[in-house]
Amino acid sequence: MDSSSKQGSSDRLLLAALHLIAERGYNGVTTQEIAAEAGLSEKTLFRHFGSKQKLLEAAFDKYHYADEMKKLFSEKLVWELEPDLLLVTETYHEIMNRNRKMIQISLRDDGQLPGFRQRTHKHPLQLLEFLTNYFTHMSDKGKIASANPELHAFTFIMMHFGAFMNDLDRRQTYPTIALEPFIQESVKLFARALRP
Amino acid sequence: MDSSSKQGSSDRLLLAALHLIAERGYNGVTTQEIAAEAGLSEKTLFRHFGSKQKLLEAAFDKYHYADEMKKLFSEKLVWELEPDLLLVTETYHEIMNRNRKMIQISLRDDGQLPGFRQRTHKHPLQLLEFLTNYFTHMSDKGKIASANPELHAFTFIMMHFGAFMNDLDRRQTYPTIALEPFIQESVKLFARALRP
DNA sequence: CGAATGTCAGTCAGTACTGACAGTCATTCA
DNA sequence: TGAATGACTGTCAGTACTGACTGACATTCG
Repeated sequence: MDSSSKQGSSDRLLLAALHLIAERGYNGVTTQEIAAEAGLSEKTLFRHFGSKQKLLEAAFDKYHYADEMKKLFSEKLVWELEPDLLLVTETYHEIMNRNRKMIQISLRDDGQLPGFRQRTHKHPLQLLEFLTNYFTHMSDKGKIASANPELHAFTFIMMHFGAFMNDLDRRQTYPTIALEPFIQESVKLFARALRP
Repeated sequence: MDSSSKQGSSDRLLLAALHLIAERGYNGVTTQEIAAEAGLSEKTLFRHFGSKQKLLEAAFDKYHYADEMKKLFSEKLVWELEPDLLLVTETYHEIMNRNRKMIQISLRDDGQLPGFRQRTHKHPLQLLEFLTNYFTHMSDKGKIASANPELHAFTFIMMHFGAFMNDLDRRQTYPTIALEPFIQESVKLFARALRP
């Protein structure tokens, strides 16, 4: 009774699906296991979602975050390179982390689940645009030297995308390096590279 | 006769397995499909490899490259930051590309195929060590300013790891940006950030 | 009561893997 | 030359198991 009254059965199933599929892949997890993880019967899973695929789609629709970036670029900038980059970077990693399971799934199982990748990849494209514009403006103001704003924005994003991927599965390739110092130092590095 | 005499049946099976599993995942591909892609019967697959898993293991053992880096760092450096970084980067992307299918598989299906990730992740660790030492030496020589060589090496590698991941599946998140200009510009950027 | 859930038995389509048998082709030997 | 041999492959039927999904009926709980 305790476990089933905590939250709706649907939510428990959605979270269980996200959790298990992110770890073992869509084909690596059975509907039985998902139901068990949620503390419910397999039958209930099908009563709620009809099929395994619809379950995963529902999970994506419900637990996908992404809008902070737009707001950030329109409201929170101070037009000083270091603090702005730091804010962007922290926000980036925060969003990526909140969506980590869905990102894992879409990297892994797109191919069999057409369209899932697109949902997670709309936003990074937006970020490239925002950051390119930011560098262009900063360059116009004479605050940085950036002859190629798009490529610089891309480089910056790739740096952090790489770092995110590196600890995506928590069994990192480079386990000795923590995220926070990396963020700090990478921003400083970038600021030095772009100083006029 | 033509298709079966090109190369040994084993090789054709290994390559077909690598190709299909990289695209659709270990559980997403059947032994029938692999055999068909190789132009052989399923029976032949089992006669050669005994099981699906052994087939994939054999493919990893046969088609895994990695030694250029060690040689590069012991023989080919000129101790000028830009040319050295450029050489390292080009070599890095070359190795990663040659191993792309295996990297895809180990990112995707480790979890169900224990140990596969380790095979592809031994070498990046080595690279971090090499590059850290390089920065330390360069700093000692007064040729760069690097207070934190390991973090700088990590940052550099993450930049290119991210870029590699971005076009790993050839359906890139950022399709407007090509690899080669990125390599050039990222090295220049880094060189500027580290100049004394 | 009524809505949500559990249980259980079962269907149906895969899927890794096996065994029996036959065909092909090149080499070898009488 | 021609028969015999051996390595390799294909075909086909079949086993054992798994996994998504269903239907009928009972149970719990507000």
